[in-house]
Amino acid sequence: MRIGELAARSGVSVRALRYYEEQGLLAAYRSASGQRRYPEAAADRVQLIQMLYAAGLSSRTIVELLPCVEANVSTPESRARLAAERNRIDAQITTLTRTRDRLDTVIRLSESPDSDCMRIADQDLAAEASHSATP
Amino acid sequence: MRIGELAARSGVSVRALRYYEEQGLLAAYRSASGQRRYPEAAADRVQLIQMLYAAGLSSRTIVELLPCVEANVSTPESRARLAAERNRIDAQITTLTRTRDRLDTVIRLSESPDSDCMRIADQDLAAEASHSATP
DNA sequence: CTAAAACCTGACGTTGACGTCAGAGGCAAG
DNA sequence: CTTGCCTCTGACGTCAACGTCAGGTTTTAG
Repeated sequence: MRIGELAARSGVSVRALRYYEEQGLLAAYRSASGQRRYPEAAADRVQLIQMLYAAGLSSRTIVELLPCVEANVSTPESRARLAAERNRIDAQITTLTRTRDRLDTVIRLSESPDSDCMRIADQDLAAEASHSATP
Repeated sequence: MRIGELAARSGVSVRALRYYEEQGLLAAYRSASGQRRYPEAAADRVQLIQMLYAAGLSSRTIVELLPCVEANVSTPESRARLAAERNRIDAQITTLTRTRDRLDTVIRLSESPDSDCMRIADQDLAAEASHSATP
């Protein structure tokens, strides 16, 4: 498959695919004229790369861990990296969950038609004002 | 409190605090000589800003939503923004959870001393090779 | 009083994952 | 054969959240 088709299938740009190759994340065969050709499995690999990018991993980290995730080969160092990234992601999930819950509370208060919202708002504003009054 | 103390308390850099002010996220009073002075509540506000940054919100989005989250005041548009960001964060949690589970599987396989890991690795490598054999 | 530490503004530098543009070649259709 | 789309390399542009440096003022410790 050529680069345009892979881009369309995996939902990333052509430029991004060339960048992945440059970073050593995605190899490609070349036709006689020098054009990139990808096997079908490349689409899955691109999805995996996107998944790891979305989790906040850098190209350098991904290139180190991709063999582990794709082929389950591991060294002691790669296992340490894997565990470290797993824990980082786990911590991120925790803080994201807290943030979501906080937004949920705000949404619930602002959507409820009773006066809880306003009373709380008034309290907060009063507290702000009292701080502001003593510069 | 001065900017250095606020930075130390909230764990961000002095530069970051000045940047927050520039972006309209964090106001400060000025002493007679022009130095920034912050109330105690500023530390909480910085924590909140960090929380929202960590959730992937931009300065522009945060400046729009901070009044809602801090004082529970809301307009129809701000409520829509809140809901949109909440859903974005929720989706992010979902994909992060999937990524973490995938890494967990890899870790479990690479840590187990039996041969499951190697057999799977061999299968994957064989599959790769068969793809590679037909360029 | 003086030296160190903290603060100010202003401006340029950094980083990562691409976007975008230029100029040149490749490929199937009519 | 040429037209139109795809692809190539190479290089510069972008954007956000700061880092860093320069040159000057303010506050604090001794």
